[in-house]
Amino acid sequence: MEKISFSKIYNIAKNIPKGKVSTYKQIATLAGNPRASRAVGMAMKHNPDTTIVACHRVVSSNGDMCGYSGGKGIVSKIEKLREEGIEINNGKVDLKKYMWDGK
DNA sequence: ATTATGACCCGAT
DNA sequence: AATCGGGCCATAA
Repeated sequence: MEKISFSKIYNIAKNIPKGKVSTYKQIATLAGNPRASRAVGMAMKHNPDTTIVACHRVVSSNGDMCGYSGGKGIVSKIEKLREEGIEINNGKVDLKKYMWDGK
């Protein structure tokens, strides 16, 4: 098993289509290790280019919002998601509708 | 090289 | 349903 790296995570995250969201667990799984969800979050934190990596389209597996160290943090994240056309209910995203297929 | 941390997840209570 | 605790990953210091 080859350990996953940030580059792998960024490569996947930047492939998330507009109007869709992904979860740390989902990305970790696509990266090759479903248990690296934590490392994925760290990668987003160390996100080199928010314009390339749609870190704001990444939420927790239960659809809840978490982290984000931008301007207003979570608030900015929600604003951006809404701009993408994604609905936020009680600070949570409807994964049943917006969960990224992974392709 | 080792320790500690963090934008997590899951099972148990 | 909500809360608590423990476990895993890769990286930063």
